[in-house]
Amino acid sequence: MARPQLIDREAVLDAALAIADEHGLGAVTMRAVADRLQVTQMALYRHVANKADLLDGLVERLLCELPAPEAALAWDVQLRTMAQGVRTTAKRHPGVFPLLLQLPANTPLARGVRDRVRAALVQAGVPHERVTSAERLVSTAVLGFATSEALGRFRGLSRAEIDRDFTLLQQMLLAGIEGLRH
Amino acid sequence: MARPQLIDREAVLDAALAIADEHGLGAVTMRAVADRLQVTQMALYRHVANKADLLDGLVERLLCELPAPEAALAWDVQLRTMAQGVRTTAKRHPGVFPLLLQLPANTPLARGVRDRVRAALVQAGVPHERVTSAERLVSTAVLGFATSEALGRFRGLSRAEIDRDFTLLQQMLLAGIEGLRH
DNA sequence: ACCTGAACACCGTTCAAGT
DNA sequence: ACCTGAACACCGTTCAAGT
Repeated sequence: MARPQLIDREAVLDAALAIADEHGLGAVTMRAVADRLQVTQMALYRHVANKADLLDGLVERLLCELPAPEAALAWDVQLRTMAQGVRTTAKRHPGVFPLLLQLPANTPLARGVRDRVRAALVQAGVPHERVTSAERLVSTAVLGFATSEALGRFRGLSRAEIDRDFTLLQQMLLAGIEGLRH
Repeated sequence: MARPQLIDREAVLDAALAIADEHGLGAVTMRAVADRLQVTQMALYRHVANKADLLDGLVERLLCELPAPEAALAWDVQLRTMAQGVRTTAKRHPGVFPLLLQLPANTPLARGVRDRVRAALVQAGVPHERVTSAERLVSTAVLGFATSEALGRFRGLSRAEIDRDFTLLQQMLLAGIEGLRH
């Protein structure tokens, strides 16, 4: 006999993300997630393979939040928008964000983000054979900055100082990209 | 009555680092460290305040490994040497290295590294009021790249490709630094 | 002074059982 | 089909006790 379904995968991820945002990644235990859903820990395993799968789900959630600027916009506007979006997500979910750095990034969603960056670089005039490495360079730099910010490595600096640093980084990257044009 | 001292802080850190290098940070448990030292877990607490303190000790160990190039060398040689040293350490200790990104970096050793980078930037002709932010920019970029490498985000790329990417990053950073000169 | 035994609260995970 | 109870192996940490 079917009994009323109390939770589903989305609800599990919602609860886990809320806990991570409020109390950090360390507070995300199967028990804590279950408690928030008014359910026992074991109930989670029907909707999530294990804890690693749950964390993968959280990363996917962050990737969903990243902006997808119109391809009709100027290439540098597209890149700036995406870079700013990465920072915004990092600040909104500082506990989960660092996981982005250690992911293989082979999921459809991660590939989608990468393809958007590559497309903007092609529009910028970067020759095709250099696009792959240029994308890695830009993504690594932006991800590294945002992760540092999320993990508190810039603790003690004012928001204005961090913003100025980020602008400087963007200028360097844009100048570097222009140097790759044919 | 004094009994023979079986272990000390250095031995604890040696064992923990060896385990992390061999089996990853997740394998570094108080039990595993104690087992390797032929001692019970509880014995560790006399030499290490708790697990967080142990991890701090590991980070210090990595900072010790970073090269300290002669100040008489050309500024760009100094920076290249330090950047290469960061990468070497990241590859030698991929399990522990990511911890560098989340550390407050206010320990004497971390300050020492930062001061060496700052000194090289001053030699490069970066005006004093911009040295602080330039140092953060350079360090964040290099640390972000090395962390990505350590965490396997470049998995699937050949060593030659990664090296080329890193050279590209260095060139961009050096160009950016030259742009800051007065 | 340094190490150990016993104990505690916590963690992820499994599996048979209930509805 | 979905959730629960009971159980397991593991974790960090404490404290009194032994030498």
